[in-house]
Amino acid sequence: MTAILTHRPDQPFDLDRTLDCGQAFRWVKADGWWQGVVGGRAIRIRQEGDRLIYSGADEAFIRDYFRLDQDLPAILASIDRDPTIADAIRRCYGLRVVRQPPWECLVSYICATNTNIPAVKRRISLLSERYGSAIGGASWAAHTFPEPERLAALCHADLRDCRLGYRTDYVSSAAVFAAEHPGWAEQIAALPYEDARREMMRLRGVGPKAADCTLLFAFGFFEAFPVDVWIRRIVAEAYMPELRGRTCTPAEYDRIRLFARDYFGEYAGYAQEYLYCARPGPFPCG
DNA sequence: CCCCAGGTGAATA
DNA sequence: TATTCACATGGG
Repeated sequence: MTAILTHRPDQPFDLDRTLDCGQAFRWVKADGWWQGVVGGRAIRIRQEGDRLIYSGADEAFIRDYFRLDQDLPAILASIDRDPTIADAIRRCYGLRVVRQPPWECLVSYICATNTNIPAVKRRISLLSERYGSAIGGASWAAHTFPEPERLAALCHADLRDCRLGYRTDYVSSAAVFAAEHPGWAEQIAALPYEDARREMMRLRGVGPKAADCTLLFAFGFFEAFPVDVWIRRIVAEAYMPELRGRTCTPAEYDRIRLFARDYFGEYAGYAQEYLYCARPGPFPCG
């Protein structure tokens, strides 16, 4: 069953930029439709102006996942502090930070260390196809993302065969942890940002970057400002010219994220995502 | 052969 | 506390 959602013209939303910017890894565009799996739902969706045509989920779920009730113009106005971020806002206007399922998001960003986006997509796709559950009724071969228990039960070789490389043990131990602590996500969500961050970083393979990405993209801690090689490059050029070299030490990571939190405000995470999407890289925001 | 990619952990001084 | 290095994988 296909449904139509008309969102308010004063609440901009750009589906392509939102799903193509590298925050979520399971969406594929085919024949003008975005296809993806979120929380066990096989969703198809496309945009025509201010209308969203979709199937596989109800309106409440679509609104929640894409955060359509978040006041995006107010958020963008709050971070719009200089020509650099203004240009990123102009180029990526309508991008929204989605609300990802915590477990899948955590594994995704463990899989995203020292690699590139296509490789992350491949890993998450392989994990789902091989160890997720098939979803009936979809127009394509849709699979859920495997539960922690399923991944925790796999042998090292089977997990590594999903092209996880040296991240295999990290994903495995995170799966054991999540299976043994079913309430982990609710506990993280209930903490203040800095405490939640410390807790996340207790997991093997989860450093500042993976923690901040999960906190921003799954838990909605919008003050999180993940610093990857691209963001470091952009920040060094536009805001902190004193940064030298190309490696991001822990102390330097903290300097950058605390600067950004102070400079852009409580929605620094949105500034991060717009700067990232507008980067002069392989997937620039049109 | 090289370097790079949404980094992190361990060893070392 | 700050450097340095290895790590699997795939693309250019």
